[in-house]
Amino acid sequence: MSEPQTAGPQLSRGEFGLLILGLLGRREMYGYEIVAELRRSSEGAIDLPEGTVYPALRRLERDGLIGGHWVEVAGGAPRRRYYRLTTQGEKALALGREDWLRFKSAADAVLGS
Amino acid sequence: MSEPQTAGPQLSRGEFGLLILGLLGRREMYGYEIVAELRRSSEGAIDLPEGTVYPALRRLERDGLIGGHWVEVAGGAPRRRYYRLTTQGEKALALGREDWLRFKSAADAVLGS
DNA sequence: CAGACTACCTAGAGTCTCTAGGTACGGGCG
DNA sequence: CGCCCGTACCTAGAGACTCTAGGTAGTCTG
Repeated sequence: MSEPQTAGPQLSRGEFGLLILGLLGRREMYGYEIVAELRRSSEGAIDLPEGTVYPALRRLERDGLIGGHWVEVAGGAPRRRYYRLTTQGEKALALGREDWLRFKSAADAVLGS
Repeated sequence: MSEPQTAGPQLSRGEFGLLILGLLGRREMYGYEIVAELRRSSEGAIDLPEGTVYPALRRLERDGLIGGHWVEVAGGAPRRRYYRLTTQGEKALALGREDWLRFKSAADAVLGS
């Protein structure tokens, strides 16, 4: 699976992963923040539970698309694991955006919206 | 699932089911035809294997969203199972379209496209 | 006769999402 | 003080879906 065209998994496989990459394309963020930011910047339409986001972050890191590092926070607050896109992650985001655009107009064509 | 808002599964769960409902909203179709029509009307962007479509049809029928009936074809050709939307399926399609529109603009907001 | 095409089907592996918790610390409130 | 809320991380397990890789069966074509 490497051809960016019609073959392979069809989006909706790792779609939320793409959304996370999209956020991290803006700036470094940590998991808990991603949950809130996803909700905020989608105006509540996307509200992923932590149990979805944390495993997704681990997968993305395992696959080399993002890199994480721990940051201690003053005042005894819980430490945060900040993530940023790797070079590979930036490529994946660019490809993912294309896939998304393709899928979007395809679905619109099918759904007639 | 009943609240049309933020709760519950986030689309991308049963997304292809929605696409199938979208096709069947136009006219009656059978499985093999759906595979081809999905490919055609999405201009190749969506190309689901039969192993995805047939189980999806069974689920949709099991859940009462579509109804199927066998049609014999002249000339010894394989019989076809035609499906159409039930009343419940039409409702689900309408709700699904709304979900899709919401998800689409949310994802666009996140991805910046 | 081999191969392609129509049409249906399944089992099993793999992946993802979500529920439902748990850990730990600090602050506010009665 | 006890309790709950908020921050921030985590996991196990169930459930759902997608895909691969087949299989069946008949027809048609070279």
